[in-house]
Amino acid sequence: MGVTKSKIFTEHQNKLAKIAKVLGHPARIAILEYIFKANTCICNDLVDEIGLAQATISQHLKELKSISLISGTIEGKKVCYCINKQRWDEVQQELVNFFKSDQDASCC
Amino acid sequence: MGVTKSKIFTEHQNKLAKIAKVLGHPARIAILEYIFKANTCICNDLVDEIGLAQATISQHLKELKSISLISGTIEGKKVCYCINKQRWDEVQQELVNFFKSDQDASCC
DNA sequence: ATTTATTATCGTAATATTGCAATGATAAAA
DNA sequence: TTTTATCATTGCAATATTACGATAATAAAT
Repeated sequence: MGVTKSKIFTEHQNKLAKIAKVLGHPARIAILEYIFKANTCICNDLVDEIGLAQATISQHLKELKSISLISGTIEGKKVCYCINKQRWDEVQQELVNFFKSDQDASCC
Repeated sequence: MGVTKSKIFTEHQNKLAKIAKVLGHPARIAILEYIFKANTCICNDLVDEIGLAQATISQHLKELKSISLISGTIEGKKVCYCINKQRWDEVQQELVNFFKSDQDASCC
């Protein structure tokens, strides 16, 4: 089908999966790394840096905005993208919590 | 196209994205949570617990095995799945490293 | 040997994702 | 006003993902 049965999962499971899904493309990892390094950038910087078409980069930026990991501020004819630090930390915490455990992990 | 241009990204970007992609489905989050809680389980446990068809669960398990997050040991006619703790910690570290930073994140 | 239990794989249908060219939309510059 | 720069959106083609029924494959149980 290609359609995820979201209803049978908890809200938290869906939220966490959504975050991971957005991070699940190398272009979006590259975009985040670049913005982090540069602190701020415009769409065309990423087009030059990464080597995908402008439309494609724009789509990836939209995905990243959909989980509020980045935000874009209109500055004249440019849009200035930057990391949403608060959300960034929040997402990191979500992931850490998922992996955290005091289990033995005694295997079979 | 629907095909990712892996060649234009670094190996690390591709690896990280692959991990995130595998985590990017609520069924796989649910599977990991269940195995973690139960410490160990068989495929049918997950079918009962999650409510997807056996074929579907089997496919998700395959994805999780593809990044070595879990491993399956044949025990008679059952297959005993458990978390690969070493890999688990490794993956956690990868993600933490990605999010770690001492940037100001001064925005525009 | 036959049945039963468990899991993997194959085939298929529905939907989603990726990527890009073309086109809009907007604001600055000429 | 026209041009230029920047970015978003639309439409499309190619490919990937999700889900499941049907079918193997294997080993235990009868």
